[in-house]
Amino acid sequence: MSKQYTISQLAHAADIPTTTVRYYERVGLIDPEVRSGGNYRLYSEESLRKLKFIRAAQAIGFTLDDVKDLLAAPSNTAASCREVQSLIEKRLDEVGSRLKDLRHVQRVLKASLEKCRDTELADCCHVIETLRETSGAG
Amino acid sequence: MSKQYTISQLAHAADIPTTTVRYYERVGLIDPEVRSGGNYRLYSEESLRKLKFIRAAQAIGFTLDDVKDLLAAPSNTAASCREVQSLIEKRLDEVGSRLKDLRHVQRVLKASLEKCRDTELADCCHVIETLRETSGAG
DNA sequence: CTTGACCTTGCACTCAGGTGCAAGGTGCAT
DNA sequence: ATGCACCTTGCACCTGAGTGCAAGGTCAAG
Repeated sequence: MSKQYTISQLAHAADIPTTTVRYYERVGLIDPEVRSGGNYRLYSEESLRKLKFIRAAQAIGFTLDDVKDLLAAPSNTAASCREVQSLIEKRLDEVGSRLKDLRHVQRVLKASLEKCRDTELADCCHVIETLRETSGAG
Repeated sequence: MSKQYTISQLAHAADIPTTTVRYYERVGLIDPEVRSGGNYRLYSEESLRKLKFIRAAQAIGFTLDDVKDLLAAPSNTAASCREVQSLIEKRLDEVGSRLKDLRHVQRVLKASLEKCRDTELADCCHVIETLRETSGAG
């Protein structure tokens, strides 16, 4: 018999607003184990683990849609394993190209700033020129 | 007398939908130089340069709100120069911490994938465990 | 048996950066 | 003078991840 949580207890334990827990239910991520006599949602430890997992997965950039797939994977079947792998690979690709983009952006910004500092104060704002010329990745 | 553009000519030249040009006007980024007899928006070369600048600035991650400030900077005053500098510095900071976050995320994802590959197929999906344990930056 | 904290539902709103649509006006070629 | 492409306005809608609010129900304490 593991502990039962009301929504606010669960939310508190996961450090998340109760409204967000209901939102996650609305989009199909979690469901309460049962309802109480007075129609209150009641959750188990499992729900708490799920909630923490959701936040962890979000933290590394998965969308709630991805998370849904990750949670739906029925664990220990080869098929679901491949699915999980491919989600991770996809995310890894995204991260890789985002890193590439951001490094480019960083170079451009640094160059603009240099230009801005090197120049006479009064004329420094052709940084805007620099930006205009160095258009590129997002 | 530089060239006049209708909205679709301008949009085409900047490789942007006309609807977006109107949207930019709505949020206060650009205005047509004049209106024609039939109330058509008419733009100059200057508008085209502005539009290209907007896209370039967006490409390096400035919000349209930032862009508004960048465009509003009346060029060649020390004050506006400082403002531009500080926007660039702010953006550079953001990019820096985003890079840091993403590098962390990349490590976590790679670790998950390794774990996933090392393990028996049938059991591989405790990747989910890995994620759960390695919670961190977003 | 009332007060207050908590819960329920449903619906609308937020942000950013747009997109889509309808009803009507313009400009030019045929 | 008619067709067609283009233009005008205003308004509503989209994504993603929630937040806010109102009207009402529940539960435990005093």
